[in-house]
Amino acid sequence: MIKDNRDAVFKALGDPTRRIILDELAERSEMTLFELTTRLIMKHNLSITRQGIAKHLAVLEEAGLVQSVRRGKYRMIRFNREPLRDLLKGWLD
Amino acid sequence: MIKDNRDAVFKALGDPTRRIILDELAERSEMTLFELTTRLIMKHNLSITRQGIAKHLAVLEEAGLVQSVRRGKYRMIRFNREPLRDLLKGWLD
DNA sequence: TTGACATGCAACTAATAAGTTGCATATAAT
DNA sequence: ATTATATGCAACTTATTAGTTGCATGTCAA
Repeated sequence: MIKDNRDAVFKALGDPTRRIILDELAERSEMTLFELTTRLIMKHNLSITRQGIAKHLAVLEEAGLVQSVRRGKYRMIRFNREPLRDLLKGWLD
Repeated sequence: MIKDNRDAVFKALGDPTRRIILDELAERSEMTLFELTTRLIMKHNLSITRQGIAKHLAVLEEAGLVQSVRRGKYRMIRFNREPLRDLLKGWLD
């Protein structure tokens, strides 16, 4: 059974940096924290540290929007769309 | 042409009190600020002042999620679902 | 026109959240 | 083993925002 924490999901989506992270994750199946960090800084011109991004990831993971596993030296991160499925139900349709 | 301020929309949805406001507005076609205030306080047990709610409404209106007109003594408020339509496009479907 | 009612505006406080710095730990490669 | 690489953790600072108080404005009814 899946915990429905709409609150955490909406909060997570409220930050623009986190939405860019999801945009990036939406493009490839999985990515390391390091890869993601360089992409955000280089491609999106964000001025943020790796630790800053790690905190955003913690928020996204808490909301269930991101899942991650440690693979050797790397932390592999992937987008979980499930919490988004019926998010706007009750207001739309 | 409609301005697409996803940023303001996501921010607006990030607060639980504002989501309750939308829930209430979703139930009837329009409501006065006064009506809304009493509903939030009585029905939802929120401890918040009228001014606090007015500020939330300003945020929602900025995001285009709410529209309001002054009718005589009252301010009539209604839910505008339009900004929600394709909000999750790019991530879902 | 006077009083009651509904709302608007602005300054302030308090809570939350974004982002940083500094250091520790774990794995890979040489 | 030792070094470089990738990440984890915690305390701190700063920015943002929720919420309040106090007063002003506008409208309706008597």
